Amino acid sequence: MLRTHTCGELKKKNVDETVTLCGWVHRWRDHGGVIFIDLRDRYGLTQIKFDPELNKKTHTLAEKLRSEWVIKAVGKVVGRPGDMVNSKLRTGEIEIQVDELEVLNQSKTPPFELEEEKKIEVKENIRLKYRYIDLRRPELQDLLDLKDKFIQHCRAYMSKLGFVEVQTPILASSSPEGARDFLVPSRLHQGQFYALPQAPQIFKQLLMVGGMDKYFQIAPCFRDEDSRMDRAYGEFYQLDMEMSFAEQDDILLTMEPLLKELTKKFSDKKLINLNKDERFLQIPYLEAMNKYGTDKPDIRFELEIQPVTDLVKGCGFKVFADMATKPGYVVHALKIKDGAKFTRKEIDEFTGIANDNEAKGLAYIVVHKDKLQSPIVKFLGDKLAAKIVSETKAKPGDIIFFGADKWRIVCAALGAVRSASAEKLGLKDPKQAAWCWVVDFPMFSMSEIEDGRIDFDHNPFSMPCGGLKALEGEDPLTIKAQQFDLVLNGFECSSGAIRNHDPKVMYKAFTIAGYTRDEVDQKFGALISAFEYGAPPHGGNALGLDRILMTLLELNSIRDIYAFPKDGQGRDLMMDSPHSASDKQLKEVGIKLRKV
RNA sequence: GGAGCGGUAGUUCAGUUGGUUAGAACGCCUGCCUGUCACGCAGGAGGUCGCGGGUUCGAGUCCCGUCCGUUCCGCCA
Repeated sequence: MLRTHTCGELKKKNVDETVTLCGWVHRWRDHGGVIFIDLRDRYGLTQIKFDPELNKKTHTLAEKLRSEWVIKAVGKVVGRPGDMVNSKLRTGEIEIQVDELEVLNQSKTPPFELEEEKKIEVKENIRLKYRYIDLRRPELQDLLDLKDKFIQHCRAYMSKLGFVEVQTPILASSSPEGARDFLVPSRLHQGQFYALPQAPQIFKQLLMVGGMDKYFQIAPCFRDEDSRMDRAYGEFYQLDMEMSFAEQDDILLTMEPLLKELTKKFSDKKLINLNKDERFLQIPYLEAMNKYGTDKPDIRFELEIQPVTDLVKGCGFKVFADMATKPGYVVHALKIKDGAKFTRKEIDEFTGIANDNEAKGLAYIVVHKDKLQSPIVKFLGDKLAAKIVSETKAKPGDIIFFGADKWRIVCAALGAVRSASAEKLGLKDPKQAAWCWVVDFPMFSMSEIEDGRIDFDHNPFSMPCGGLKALEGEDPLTIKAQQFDLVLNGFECSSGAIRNHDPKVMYKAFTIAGYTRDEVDQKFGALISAFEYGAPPHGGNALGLDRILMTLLELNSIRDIYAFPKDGQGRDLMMDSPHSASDKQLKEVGIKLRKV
């Protein structure tokens, strides 16, 4: 090694040792005589000193040093006099009296400064273009280090439980996740394409058929969908797992201890809302929708929604009365504790949020000590208004919001208002981690696009509760799937299921969703024919590792935990990808570009 | 594909009602300075105000178009 120590480790006890440090010039302070340089590497900063009286030649060379030059310095560790100790630096007790200096490499002036003290937030696309410089920032280095430990923890945990990590193909065929595929043209079979896997779903189920009863993988997943703040473009990683002969609770029981460990080890959040037996809460889908207005509820705070449909039947407020009697329509109330302090402007904002979710309005009652303030009380009548206040257990100082529309719209609108209110009231405590499972998803739902058509609600590969009997006998819309989502503070972190491993049940389920046998064979043939050769019952789930880490660390961009993320438009300006292909490359894969 | 916000020095930003030579901070360059640690002091360089068109005596500023970035919706577990 060119160095004997790193820039983060030297202390008083090292005084008088001769050491060699390597690193980047972080800052330099030239006093005409003595020159101080903060030398930086991944481990910290160490002040090195050039004294013209002690070594003229080295001092002269040091005068030329500039930001981000890479140097090697040999010298003696000297203690700093008492008032010169820098308590902000881990190595602040000492400095290096440099005797030999070697410039290992020069640097152009960097396009942006690396000093976080200056609080200049450089635009992300500029940072991404020069990611190799950006990565020199301690925050990013620490995040990469942390992510490594996070993944190691997951691996060790799964491995200890007897799960085997198996790499599934990257060059695969289209899988049924429902996102847009990345296609890779085949050279040997021109006109045909591989698809990058959106998830190893099919392969892991085939591993179960193959008898590998406990599988996991830190699996790359590829989806060609637009990015979001919590969704990187193109690729992301899951802790994917699947096990045979397992029931739903076996999977939950496998994951929960890991999630608790990850929370404790990688965040400063306190686990809340655990059951008495330390298990995560399991919230049925319908309850989640009705109480929290979403299938990914943030249960760090109460603010529960409740139905008032029956209460307002035949009432004087026409909108409520109409909605309360139409089938499929409901009236729900959301009581916000201490919500009376919302200003008119804030209430208008909430109305806007409700409108964004297709609600036509957002009625409200503000509960004061001696009166109710509301644009609708005059229609409801004092008696009914008082009844609603008592039913919702609203106290003076609270506000009650109402949603009246189709069930799905009311849930979404009030759910969004609930979340925004919690934000305003400061109820989203960053020091809390509220994990929960959402269970009992419906197997089918009415298609939104085509009235009367029945569609899979979530994932066609889940085992319906009740199996073939249920599919043959019950109203499809009431059949539940053995499917579960994992939610942390309102972020969906995983989804899993007990899979449908029975070809007969599979064909029947697809028939209900309007697929012909041929269509099923064509799309999912490999899986179904495998199931015909003794598929064991199995199930599993996949954790979105990046999103969990982002939520645990309260990061505001998921891109910070990738070394080389794409920008918002799916580009890599540093590597200049995507990029056009040469004529030769295109010819080899048999692709002719149309001239635009 | 749609909506909001934005694009001015290397970086982060300011720029009034349209009005002289477009500013600040940091960075960069030169000189001075022997104890600083976000060193200090003096001086300097650095701009196609995203691009194109229009209105005007005059446009960073107003209008139209266009490109790019970003957040959200659509999309995506």
